[in-house]
Amino acid sequence: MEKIEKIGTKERILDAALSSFSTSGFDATSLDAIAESLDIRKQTILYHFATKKGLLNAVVERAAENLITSIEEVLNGELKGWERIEALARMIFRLALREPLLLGLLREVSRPGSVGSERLKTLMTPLMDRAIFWMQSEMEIGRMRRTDPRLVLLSAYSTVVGLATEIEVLRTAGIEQALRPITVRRRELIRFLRVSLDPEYLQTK
Amino acid sequence: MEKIEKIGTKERILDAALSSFSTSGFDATSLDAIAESLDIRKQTILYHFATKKGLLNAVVERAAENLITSIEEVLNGELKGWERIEALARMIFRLALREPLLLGLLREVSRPGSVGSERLKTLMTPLMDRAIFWMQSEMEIGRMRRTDPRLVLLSAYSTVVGLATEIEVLRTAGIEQALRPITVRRRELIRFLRVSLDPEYLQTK
DNA sequence: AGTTTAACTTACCATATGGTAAGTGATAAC
DNA sequence: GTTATCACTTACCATATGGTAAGTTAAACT
Repeated sequence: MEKIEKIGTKERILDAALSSFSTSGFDATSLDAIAESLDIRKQTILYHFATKKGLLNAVVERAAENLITSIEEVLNGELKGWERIEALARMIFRLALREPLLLGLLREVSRPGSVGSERLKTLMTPLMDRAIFWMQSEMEIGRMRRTDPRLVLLSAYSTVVGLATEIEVLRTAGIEQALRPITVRRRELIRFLRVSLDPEYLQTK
Repeated sequence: MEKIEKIGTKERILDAALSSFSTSGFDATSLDAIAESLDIRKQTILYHFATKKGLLNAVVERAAENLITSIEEVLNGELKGWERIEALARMIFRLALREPLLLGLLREVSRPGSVGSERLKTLMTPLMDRAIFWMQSEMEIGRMRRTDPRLVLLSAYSTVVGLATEIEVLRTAGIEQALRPITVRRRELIRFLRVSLDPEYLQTK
């Protein structure tokens, strides 16, 4: 029989860790600090997660799941060609707004030598490969303008992560974000993507 | 009278620090590690730079100078409108290739709460403002397509930094970078920029 | 020759931090 | 009622690390 778990200590730890890792970084975050913010003792964290690295991996795993689920939702949808791209872009923007921490973690962990980078790579590579493969086949049948899929992905990714970082900065500075500038940027990013990917889209002077 | 300085210990420290900060990050870099890599004692570093944070600031300062000089060269040049943008893009790519560490540092230090972020901001803000101002006035006189300058800058910036990171990864993995993929990406980025900024540029189907 | 100073070193320290070991108390199983 | 187990705590420790203090050595100045 399962014991009735005292409400979500593990989850609370994961939340706090995500928050701190993604804003302050892994190294700059101490277990004691996380514990204190939860009014818990450090050992409780180490009870749930054997090591600090283990905690990071768990955080990354949960975040990646979150991201992957959202992406798959779109990828399994009906939309084709350009429309699918646009749906993806909108989805990511929604995510960046709703959960900037998640994107912040991505940024933290995607550094070459970083502790969690291996884990992230393992989780994300198949998704990336799938996206690239799909884009290439769309290009072959002429439903997408020929270009380097990696650059497009990288560029879009960096833009969004950068944006999420910015949102973070503004939020921690206590500035409540007006929605408009973000909407503007989304529109611009989508235009970027559209111009370079949508063969139907004619650029007017 | 100045003493004849023993050849560039200070410079060597700055070089090593740049390398380690930009690849491993500030927190993950210990003064002892830097010292050992130079066959020097930690105290020598603290003799030249009062604190670790001071060392970082010095590194950032030098890197920013480097960057700013290159940018100003273009900004003071003759080129106008789109051509200036293209020149800037090419310059940044050259820099990213020649000194990926420099861009890596940018990445490390531009995180919101990071130790060096204040210093970086101080150094870069005027440059950014100037760029944005210039772009806006170019837009007013119709020499540049109307768009959000911040997004364009952010997007280009993130792309290049992301690219530099990738170059770093490949290099540390011992893979000597073939030049072609990078050239391809430069071409793509320039097309990106051109499509969204150059009013003369007609997009063919 | 004697003093100063720049450049660097050895010795040492305080603190932070990840982690181990050994409880404690409440609840569930038998 | 006793035992086991889960969730969490107190006590403690080893180590890494930034930094202070006090030399040492060689060149330069007077």
